[in-house]
Amino acid sequence: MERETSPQRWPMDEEDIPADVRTARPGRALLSSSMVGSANRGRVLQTLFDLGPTSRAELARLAGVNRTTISGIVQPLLDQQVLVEGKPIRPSEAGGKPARPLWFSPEARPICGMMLMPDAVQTCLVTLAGTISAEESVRFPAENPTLAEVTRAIEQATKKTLSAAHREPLGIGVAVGGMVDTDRRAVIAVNLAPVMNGFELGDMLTRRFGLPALLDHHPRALLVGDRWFGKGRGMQNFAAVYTGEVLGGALYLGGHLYRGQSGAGGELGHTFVQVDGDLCACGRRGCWETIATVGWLRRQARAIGIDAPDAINSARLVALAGAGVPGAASLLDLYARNVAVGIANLQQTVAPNFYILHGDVVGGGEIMAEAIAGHVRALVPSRSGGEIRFAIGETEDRAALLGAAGLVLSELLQFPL
Amino acid sequence: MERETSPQRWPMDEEDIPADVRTARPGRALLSSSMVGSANRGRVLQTLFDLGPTSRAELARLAGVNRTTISGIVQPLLDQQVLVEGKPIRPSEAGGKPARPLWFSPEARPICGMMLMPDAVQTCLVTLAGTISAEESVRFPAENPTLAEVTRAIEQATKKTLSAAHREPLGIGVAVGGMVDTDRRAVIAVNLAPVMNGFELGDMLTRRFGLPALLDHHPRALLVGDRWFGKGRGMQNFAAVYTGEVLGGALYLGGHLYRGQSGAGGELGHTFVQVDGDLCACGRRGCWETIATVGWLRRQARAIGIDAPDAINSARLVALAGAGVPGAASLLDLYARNVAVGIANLQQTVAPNFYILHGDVVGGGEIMAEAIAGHVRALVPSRSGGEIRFAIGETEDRAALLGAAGLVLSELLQFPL
DNA sequence: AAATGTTTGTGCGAGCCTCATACTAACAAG
DNA sequence: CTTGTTAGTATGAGGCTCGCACAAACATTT
Repeated sequence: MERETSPQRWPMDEEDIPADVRTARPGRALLSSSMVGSANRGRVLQTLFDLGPTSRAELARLAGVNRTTISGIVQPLLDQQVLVEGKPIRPSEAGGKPARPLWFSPEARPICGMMLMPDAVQTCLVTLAGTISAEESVRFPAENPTLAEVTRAIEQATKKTLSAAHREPLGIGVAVGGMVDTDRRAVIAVNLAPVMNGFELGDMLTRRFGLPALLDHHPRALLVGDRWFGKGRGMQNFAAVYTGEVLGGALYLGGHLYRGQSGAGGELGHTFVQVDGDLCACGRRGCWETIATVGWLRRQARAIGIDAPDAINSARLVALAGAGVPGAASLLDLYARNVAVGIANLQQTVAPNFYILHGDVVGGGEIMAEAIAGHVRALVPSRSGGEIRFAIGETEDRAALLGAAGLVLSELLQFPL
Repeated sequence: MERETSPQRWPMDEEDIPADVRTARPGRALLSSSMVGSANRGRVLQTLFDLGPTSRAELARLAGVNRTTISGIVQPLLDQQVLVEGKPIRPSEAGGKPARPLWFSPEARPICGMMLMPDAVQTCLVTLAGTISAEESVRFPAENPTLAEVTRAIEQATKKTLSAAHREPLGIGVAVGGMVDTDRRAVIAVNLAPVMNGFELGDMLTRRFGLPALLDHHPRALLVGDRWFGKGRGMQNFAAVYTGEVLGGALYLGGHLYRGQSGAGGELGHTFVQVDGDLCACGRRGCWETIATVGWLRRQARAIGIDAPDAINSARLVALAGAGVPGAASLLDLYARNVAVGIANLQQTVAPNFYILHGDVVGGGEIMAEAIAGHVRALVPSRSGGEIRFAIGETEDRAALLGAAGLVLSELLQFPL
């Protein structure tokens, strides 16, 4: 039963986005009816992401609106093959017409996710349901590649991935292993690859492939990946914390990805936890990064005489501790506490109450996570109604690619009001 | 020329608020046309706060909307005597009809601000233009007053202040010198006054005086005071930092006051800057509070033999340093750095880029502020487009009372979408 | 097999809001 | 006195959600 649909389109039609976003300077601009439409469309889709396949009636109940409103929002999306109706599901014992759950169509336009590392680029397609396909990976040629070589590698991977898409992707999201200017959509600095400093990758991709492109730094990408496709699904407040050779994080506060001006903030690795402490790679002393990265772990492992200290990480440390290797258990505990210190500070500052751990500690599994959680709870004064929860993120490259795609999704769903 | 106005009321009609706020669970609930009205009304008023007296045409230009829209929003507010038209202002050389600036009417309903300290309560009326009147202050009787005595003191001060109001106040905002549960509108804990722990002050005030009442902890009140009546006017991102006997802070991020669950967050004093450092009053070690409060300053002053070390504070320290007292200048510098450490961490974490200093350091004036600013800039890696600015807040009790009133205003203007 | 109750999803008109257009009012400059 | 410019207002159109009524599709009971 085709219903006459109004000419509205959902915000994922790329020509809509820039105009809407621009006119909707938050705090200044006023709202209009058409913006209400876009915003509600975004919210319905967001609820769908959060809950999985859901009927119109259920969506209406949850949103506290009339069923006709949901129908009106959803019908154009069905026409555009963004959504599909699933098989009718049995009504409850009370009877009634079977509900038709709505979910994202496999025919919906995918998102191109990209991970840019100092020595390689990885691309893929991500469906709105969160499945990854058409993965490509191209390493940069030499030791110190030129920007032209880097550009060529990126173009090559992107072109191949995009050619696998059945419909035009909604956009390209890029997770960058370094500092990013999200406004200019440019790389500010990538350690070990200074050639990329100032690289306006966003503009390059838009010019070359005619798609909207968004850049953000790696931890923020992990967070949005968690938010749409992972453990952060449906959450309104949480933080993602990445540990490894470096340390970073991102915040989702009040239902919005938090970005400071041009994407500042989240430089958790370089917050002070030990004034005048050890020298950090950044030149300052006592950064959290000096005590909660695998670099610290290696140094400690060597100091207490653990085998192959250069190959230590959370996974091995947990195994060694489990095997009763002398010193391993206490090192594990100390490492967990060091990680916990920074998380405790974050909790005291913005109190997200939920933390998704990424990077090295993921290898340590539940044991590592529980160790960290225990220390955080001990380090934060208890407060009524403020339970602190922890979760372990996806495996590393999957998390980054989903996250990169999530950047585009965040932009599309978080219609700024 | 009276225009027929629709029966809409601005959000400050108290019976509107609870319903609107409740239905507008962010991230879940959808928007409706009537909510657009409320939201836009709030935004226009917010813009008016930010810019001072402004004509309809100017408001329309800034908001990027039609002039008729502003007229439609503003007319009922004029009818209700929330706003008044000022004297026509001369047009520019180009000519044209003179603009009639709009501003808050002195006849508009005031806000009752309250500051609750361990040993006293202070109340006042605040107009929307930010002037304070009808100040009352009642100290609690004995050393360890009973809750009944505290309640009586609060009622007495409030009653007297409220009786001075020409129109029914919009609500009562309370700044509490302790931990607060903003959801339950209750005091969680006030140092030195354990009798207040668990005190459901918000309900008490609403029951007793029939007005909406909001509680928040002191630093957050300072922040909203700055936002609406002080140096934070018009800002979209900034932080308020209070130093003194204790240390606290609050964040305004993306045009919204940030609160964690039930008002958590902002416990900056108990973030770690020195793992395993000095013992803090909270029982942990190395809290920021151990190195950036006047307690630390007193200990250091005594250690280097400054006169009357127990009476030291930023004001005296600046004076001493100016007078060339040995050790004073370096102590000033060290104190400034200690304060700067925590601010640097905040900057690295959420990057508000603008800090308003409150409490003890205000006494140190520009010299103190510049010393802190210098250290922060040295401690934070520079980043393009990320200048860090500082300002000094209002004098202490004025800031707190304006802030308490600001809590009510924030709730009314920040219509949650 | 028929009747009853329940739930889903869809027209339809009403109400609220903003927008574009056209109009009047009030000023400056020539 | 005319022309140009800006402020504020009246009016009708278009978007959106809402409440109500209705058809469709099921379970349960009689």
